[in-house]
Amino acid sequence: MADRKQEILDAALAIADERGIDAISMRAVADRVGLTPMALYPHVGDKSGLLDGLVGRILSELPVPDSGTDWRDRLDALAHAARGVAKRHPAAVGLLFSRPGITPDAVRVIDAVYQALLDAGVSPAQVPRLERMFSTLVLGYGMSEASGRFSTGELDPRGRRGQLPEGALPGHQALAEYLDRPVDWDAEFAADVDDLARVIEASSQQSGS
Amino acid sequence: MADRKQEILDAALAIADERGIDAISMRAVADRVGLTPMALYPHVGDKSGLLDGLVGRILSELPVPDSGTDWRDRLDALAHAARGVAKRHPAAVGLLFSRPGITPDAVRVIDAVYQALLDAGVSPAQVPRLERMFSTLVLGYGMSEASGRFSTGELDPRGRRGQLPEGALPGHQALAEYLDRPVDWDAEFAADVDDLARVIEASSQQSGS
DNA sequence: CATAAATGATCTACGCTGTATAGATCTACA
DNA sequence: TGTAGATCTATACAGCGTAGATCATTTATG
Repeated sequence: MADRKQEILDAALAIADERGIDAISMRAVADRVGLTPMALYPHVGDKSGLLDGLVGRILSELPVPDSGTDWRDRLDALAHAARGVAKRHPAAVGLLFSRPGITPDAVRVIDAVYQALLDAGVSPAQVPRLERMFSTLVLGYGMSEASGRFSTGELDPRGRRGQLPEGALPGHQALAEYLDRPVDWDAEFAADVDDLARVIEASSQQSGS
Repeated sequence: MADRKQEILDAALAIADERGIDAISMRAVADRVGLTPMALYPHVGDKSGLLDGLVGRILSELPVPDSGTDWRDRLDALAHAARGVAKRHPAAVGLLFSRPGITPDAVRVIDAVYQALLDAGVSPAQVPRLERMFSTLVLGYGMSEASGRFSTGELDPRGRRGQLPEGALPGHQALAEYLDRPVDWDAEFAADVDDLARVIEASSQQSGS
């Protein structure tokens, strides 16, 4: 029973990786597992249940860092692992944003962040907010990168500027030289996590002993 | 022609607001406008084009702040306006994350953030990254709040903890008292924007004259 | 051991979906 | 009046999620 469910979720994830999230249909998943569509229902409930299960399946790829190491290293590891998951399953990360993190898998990850923040000396009252801020940014970055929000589509920066009348975009104009450069997304992500760590440190000094 | 397109996008947004994003079907939109489904195609291309148009329609609700005011006030205004849009159209914000911001409407908003960051004294090389960080967090927060990631579903914090064996969640256990409290989401959002502003200030001092 | 209950899988069918294709109906201008 | 272009309609098709009924096989119970 549980094996079958895992088999089904693996099939769904494989389909999403290969042909996008919209290619996940009960028929397609069933075909891949070698069953009829209706045979999936006892295992996953319905399609929504299948997608919920997929969220768990994805989150289970996140290694929970050893709580003996430095809090900063743990947050780094979590952040980069999350981004890795997003890169590995770009079509499926969107699900993480639309379904509440209440499955055991999600709670496990959240708890790891709680512990890291507590170990960093953040006041308990601030921990839940900073956890949400941290995971929102990390998840949002991974998703933006994976699902196209950061990409330019067909238009390069120059083309984008051309859509509007001359002088309508002073910001873009002033930054033209930098906007045309290719972006080092690894470095940008690391810098974001760095900034976030500084926010956490500031918050812990403020409330520190 | 352009009027019809606006009419179509308004209808689509109204349907999303009333019955969720999945209720946007070519037939439902056409019905609401008083046309047959196929009549939409010359105006929006196809369904994907309709959703792209919807992104523009949503972004156009964001007021671009007067560039004469303080940069901090401008970012605040943008952030809160974006969250307002997310609250007004909770079912539709998800689209903002999955489609690249290359429409004139999106570029206009991005430019406003660029200007605010430049006026804050951020070094031009850092402006694009901080814009992405800012909008990722603001958008991610609005979307998480609107689409249920921050909500607990049916399980209250106590119930969530119960899913795993005793002692498996030391973080949750240590924070129990705070996790049971209701959250003031307005205050949390303001605190996040505050932290972000501090990141920006730090970045501008570092590169300042 | 016999029987009942539960589980897993199947088949059929219904009302939905996006959209290709073809044809109808206007308006404007020569 | 004739024609070109824009706009909308009608029909049709393949694929979707899943309700409902049925059946086989395994598991639990008297």
